[in-house]
Amino acid sequence: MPEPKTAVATPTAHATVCSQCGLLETCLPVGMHTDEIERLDQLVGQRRRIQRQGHLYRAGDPFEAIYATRLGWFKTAVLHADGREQVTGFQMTGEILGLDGISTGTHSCDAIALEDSEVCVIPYARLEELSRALPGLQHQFHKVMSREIVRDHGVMMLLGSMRAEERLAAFLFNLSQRFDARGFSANEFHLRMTRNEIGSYLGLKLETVSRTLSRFQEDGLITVQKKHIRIDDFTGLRDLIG
Amino acid sequence: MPEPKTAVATPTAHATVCSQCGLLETCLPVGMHTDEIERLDQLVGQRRRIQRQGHLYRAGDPFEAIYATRLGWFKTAVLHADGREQVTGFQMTGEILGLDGISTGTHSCDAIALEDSEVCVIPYARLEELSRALPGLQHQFHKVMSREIVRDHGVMMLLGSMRAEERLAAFLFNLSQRFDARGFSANEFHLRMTRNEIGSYLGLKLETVSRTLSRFQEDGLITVQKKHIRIDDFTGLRDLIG
DNA sequence: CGCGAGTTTGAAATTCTTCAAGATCGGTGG
DNA sequence: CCACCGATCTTGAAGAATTTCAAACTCGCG
Repeated sequence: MPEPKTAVATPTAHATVCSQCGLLETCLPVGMHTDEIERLDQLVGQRRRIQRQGHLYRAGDPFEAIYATRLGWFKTAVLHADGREQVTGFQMTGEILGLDGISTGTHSCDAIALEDSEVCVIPYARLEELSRALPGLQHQFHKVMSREIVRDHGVMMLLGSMRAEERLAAFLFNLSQRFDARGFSANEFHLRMTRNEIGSYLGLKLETVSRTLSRFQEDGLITVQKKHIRIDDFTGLRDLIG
Repeated sequence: MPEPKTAVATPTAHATVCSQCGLLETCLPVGMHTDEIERLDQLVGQRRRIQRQGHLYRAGDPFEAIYATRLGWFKTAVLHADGREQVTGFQMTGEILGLDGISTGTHSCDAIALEDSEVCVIPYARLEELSRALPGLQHQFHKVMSREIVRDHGVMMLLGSMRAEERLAAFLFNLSQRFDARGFSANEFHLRMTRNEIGSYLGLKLETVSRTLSRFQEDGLITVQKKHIRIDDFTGLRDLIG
């Protein structure tokens, strides 16, 4: 192992800096200047690991930090008074969690790990402070929030105007693009979420998700084996979205 | 008229400053210190009037500013490739428009006035600059963006997990609260949007909106006269939401 | 080996949409 | 001033998409 084994006060300190991180192109620092990125190293407080099914935060928790997913998968979900759950997003490597908390100082949704995961903790007070000094960071952070708003509008389009087939095709397409952007296969991937979670996100029942995936397979668009998906006919899937 | 009639370079200049605005409690400056608010006066570039059915901006327009609704109503809508429209929000006095544009530098939705309206134009570059100097403004702006994200999650809950009745009850309830917060009647108000626009927002067809309103009326929950709504049984309506 | 969580599939039930026909309203031009 | 027009809204009946209920299957794990 070429890594230095020197014992340090914080065992993972050598990696809890943005300038050393492999996610520079995907995460918050996208597009910042190198000299700015070095100053970013003050930003990340620590890493935090969350086991599968563990909560990163819960609705009602005081808001103190946002989180950059370093590794793994999360879902965010809001809980209705009567117990109904609505999944509002699935977050993968390089994606930011916790922005909902800024509004009231209290988180308004749950963030739950879909598999063993790790996040960088970005204390919010420090982010505000540092982004007053680093215009590049300030702008990048605003872009991240705005992108979340635009994404949410896309989900509204899905939920409000599209049929089950279209929703699921768009969902698979979106996953494919996000894997692709991270250098993973765009054609073949593993779903980290259950049919029920997909259904909640897409406003469908799990049976409808299952049936629709089966239909896609019959039509030769994809191959499904439980959670393993292979996209066989990209344009066919694309055409479904309209 | 007690207003000074002195001709000035910018005719409305005396009013295009936040410190003189009646919306201090509702708009971007909420909660800021008075000394900060005075410095805010540099922020608002100008006012802009938009006629009913006019566009404040369109998807594809370059992003230069965000807008604070001073007066009137807007809808924002995303357009799908095949022409389907999804209304993503209705904005009233004191609410901010245009945040979608920060993400890519290009607006991703249309903003259309539902009646003759007026906005304060807040050049985005100036906002970023000023919010580096004014932590209160910085934080307030972040809260506005975060609130939009939280609102969007609420809409996802509506669209993904609630039935037509629940969606419409929640919609009316939400309008009522927003009127109330601005000192208008919470029980009686005028809808600025058509049944079709309500339907698009709620993921329903206009006929379903119409039928559901009629049912509410039969059940004694509300009185409908075209676009005029009176809420007769607040708790009854509240109970529908669950 | 068997349990439980997750999934698939079928058939019936429900909700919402579609299609269709009038009704109503506000504004315009004669 | 009034008739008329287009846009919007209401209501009914039939149809379609999705959900609900039910049963059986698969797989990983203790």
